[in-house]
Amino acid sequence: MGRGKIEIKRIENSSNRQVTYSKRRNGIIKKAKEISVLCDAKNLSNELDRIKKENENMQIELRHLKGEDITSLQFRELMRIEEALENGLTGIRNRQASSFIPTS
Amino acid sequence: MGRGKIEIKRIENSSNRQVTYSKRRNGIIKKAKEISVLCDAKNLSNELDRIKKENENMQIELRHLKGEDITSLQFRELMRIEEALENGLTGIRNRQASSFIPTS
DNA sequence: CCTGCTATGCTTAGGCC
DNA sequence: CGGCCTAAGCATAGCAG
Repeated sequence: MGRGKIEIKRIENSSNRQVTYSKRRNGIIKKAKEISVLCDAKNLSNELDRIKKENENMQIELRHLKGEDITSLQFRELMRIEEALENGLTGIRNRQASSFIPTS
Repeated sequence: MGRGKIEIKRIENSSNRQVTYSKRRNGIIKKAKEISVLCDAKNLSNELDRIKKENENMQIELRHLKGEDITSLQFRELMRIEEALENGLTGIRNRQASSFIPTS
């Protein structure tokens, strides 16, 4: 490509590396958009965004269940979380209790 | 490209669409591998795998906290979850209580 | 850091196995 | 589906601003 062929190995010069990165990254993104239109595919980048968003939501939910970052929550939200926690505890305790059923 | 230019819009013929998909997909993967080597980047696909894994782990944790899929858990694991739930409840109830502090 | 240029050479549509 | 082939068309390395 370009003015000459290059070997595929780490580019040591950091500014060249950065320039190549941003040029090639744009190229890849363009191709990804094209394939998503041409082939009706969900395209790597959209999927990445979707999964990242899902990830973020689960992190928030986990923190809430652990009692973190809850200062800004509304009362209804707190009630919902409390109920989820109580249900979880009930499930866990039933499971623990069943572990103790004598085998004879 | 190829024998002629094509417009970037959904390819209606499904077998052509599939062929173009697999050819272009390989091209994108090759480029992604190249950029990851050239620029020491984590490459889209590795990041996707990492995030998917993280996602999966959080889903399991959330289900456990909700008391689901716990039949196969060891006792120590159940204890850990119970403790997390109790801590969460304490946090939530403190927060709820503080909502009721009279303002005068 | 970007943008634009341009010579090279890589990618790929369409055909055919 | 995957491979091979070829001609068009694209992407891009190396510079310059």
